[in-house]
Amino acid sequence: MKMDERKQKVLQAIILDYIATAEPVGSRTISRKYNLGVSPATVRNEMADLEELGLIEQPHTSAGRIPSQSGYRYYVDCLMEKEPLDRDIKDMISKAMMVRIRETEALIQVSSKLLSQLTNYTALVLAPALGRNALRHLQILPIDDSKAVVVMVLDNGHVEHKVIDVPGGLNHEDFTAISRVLNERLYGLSVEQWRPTILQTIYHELLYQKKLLNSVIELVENAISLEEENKVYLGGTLNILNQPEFKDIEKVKGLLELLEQEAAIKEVLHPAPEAGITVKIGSENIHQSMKNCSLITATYHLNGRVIGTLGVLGPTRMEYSKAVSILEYITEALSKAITRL
Amino acid sequence: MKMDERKQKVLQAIILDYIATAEPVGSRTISRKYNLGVSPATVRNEMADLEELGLIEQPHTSAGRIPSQSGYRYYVDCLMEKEPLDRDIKDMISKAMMVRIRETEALIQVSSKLLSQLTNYTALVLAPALGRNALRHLQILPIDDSKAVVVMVLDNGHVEHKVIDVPGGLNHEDFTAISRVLNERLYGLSVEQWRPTILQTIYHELLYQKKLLNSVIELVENAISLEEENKVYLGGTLNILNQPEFKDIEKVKGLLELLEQEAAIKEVLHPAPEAGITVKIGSENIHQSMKNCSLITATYHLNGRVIGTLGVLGPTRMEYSKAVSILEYITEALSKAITRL
DNA sequence: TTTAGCACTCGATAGAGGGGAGTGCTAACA
DNA sequence: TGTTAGCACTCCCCTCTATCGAGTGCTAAA
Repeated sequence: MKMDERKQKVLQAIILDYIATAEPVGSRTISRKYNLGVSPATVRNEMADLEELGLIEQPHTSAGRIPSQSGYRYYVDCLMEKEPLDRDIKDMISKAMMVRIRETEALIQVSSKLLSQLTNYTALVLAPALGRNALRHLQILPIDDSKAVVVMVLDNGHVEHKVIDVPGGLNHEDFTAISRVLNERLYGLSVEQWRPTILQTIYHELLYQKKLLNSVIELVENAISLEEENKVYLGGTLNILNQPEFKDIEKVKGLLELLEQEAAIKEVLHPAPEAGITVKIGSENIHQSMKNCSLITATYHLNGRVIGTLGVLGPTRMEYSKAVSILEYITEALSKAITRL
Repeated sequence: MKMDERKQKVLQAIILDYIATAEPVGSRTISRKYNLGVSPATVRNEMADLEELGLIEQPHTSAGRIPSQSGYRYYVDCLMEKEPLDRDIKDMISKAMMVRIRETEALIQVSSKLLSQLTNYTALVLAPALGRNALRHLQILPIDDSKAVVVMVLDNGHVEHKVIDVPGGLNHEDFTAISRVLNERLYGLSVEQWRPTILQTIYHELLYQKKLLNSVIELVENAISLEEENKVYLGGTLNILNQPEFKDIEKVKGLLELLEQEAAIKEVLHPAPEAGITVKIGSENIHQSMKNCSLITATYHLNGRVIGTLGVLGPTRMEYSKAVSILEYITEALSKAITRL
């Protein structure tokens, strides 16, 4: 059996109606609301075929049809038309990104918020892995006899600080010396590149002053462990509570718990392919508690390289078209904004 | 009518049983499970009295009794006995606090996590207002022509950084000069005390170099706005989903939304009185969505001054005794740990 | 004052019946 | 050959009813 044009239209009608109403769709509804120019009986025949193809299913004998997972897949791959965004939505996004923002982190947070507000779904954002950014400046500021704070400025404008323990007996000059050596040797290198370099040079330079060695080692180790991870930002976590399919608390609990686990979200967002938009529907997602959900992801870029992922998480009965349009536009705006930094 | 000892025992039995089971308690249950030495009929008479006193109520004619809000209030004020904590729970708390922690923030997070895990309720923690801590060190590090990062170290060990815009044309020496002046003038003062001082001295010192002035002003303003607020930490937000009274998603939604609003939580935790433990039951709480909840709060201290609040949020049918014990112990441990810093 | 006995109330649960939305099949029609 | 009208059928959903039982309040006896 082949998917002729009318079957496609019927499938599309079923999906659009089900997305809008969350109720099984009957043949009468389709023939009336979506003017296909054929009678309900004809639609019924088509529906029987679509069911045989596995694209739609019946909750029970005397109910209408709902899209199956394969049905959504077919829709996303073949039928979905891009929804043009309203002027004012585009403006809102551009404006929010133009805000005088000084750090990547703030841009990411804005994106996450926008994405969840505009889609009414949950937004997941994987921030850039800082480990790849080159060091622009590193400074060690002593706090007291046993502590110091390391401040690292990366070339993407990101700043991190971390308090570390240092052995006693170091004076101001020692810290200045260490800072100087570290700056000289590490400038322009990304954190990922530190480990090999560090061992060769720092040891040499500072060997004359043995007591500094341990603190330097600890500093670097700390800094590395700090910077290697990329953070996750969420927006609109509670939006799923508005979906009728999640009215049962047991279904929503697992999902909310999953969203609290940063590691799980990273896992979900991380293996984003090089290509732009990806849609994972229902059980295409790894996690059990996402089997009634769909996740749309997109990657954002800096200088042509993928540096992070944006995602929209909603029910499988999701407004794919709208979500994809918004996600695409925000992703693009974010990429541009980051490039501007 | 007076509360004789037997009425108290009956009330206590009703509350304890209802807390344990979440089901209305009948006279038969009380006379059998809690050995008062009287028959169900006698208990029924007492219950009629307790209902007249407004301490218990009937969901419907042929059901058992449940505690009213006043009933819980009476229990908390007069009947509740402190539950001694298990040795291993105490150990767990002490151990977690002993962990080699360098910042107040980390201690607060640990406390929040402990509190929610041990009680199975939601933990709310109001961190100390940093504005009151004296400055130990302030440094401005230039990033590029138009940006610099300000690093502030407070005397409680807390470190904050913030990226600021600076006018062009400043060189390294300028920054060093600004840092030096600021450090000299602001050392030992809390952020709260800055505003009056700043205007008098900084202006004088730096007036000779007009172009610096604007950047300094901005710096200070930024720093102040940054430090004045005290942050809120949550733990176990989803624990309420385990409570049978919140099986309905509509009831839980408002509460979760409330917990996402930092301002609301501050408001709830802030007006903590000087005294130690406070219990707010049901509609004693301001927020509509907390009318089925109770909130137990306690303050923690540094040098005898209140610096923050810990709170446990659960259903009105809460294990008050256990929650209070755990909260007290953690609060004390936190106060001690902060003092050690 | 306490207790046993008893009628009564009312939620919870299960089953019966009607209504209705939607289907699949058949036969007629273009 | 594809499309459509007609019709019987299925099965969810809602309501109504009956039954059950936990728990009560009242009364009278101990």
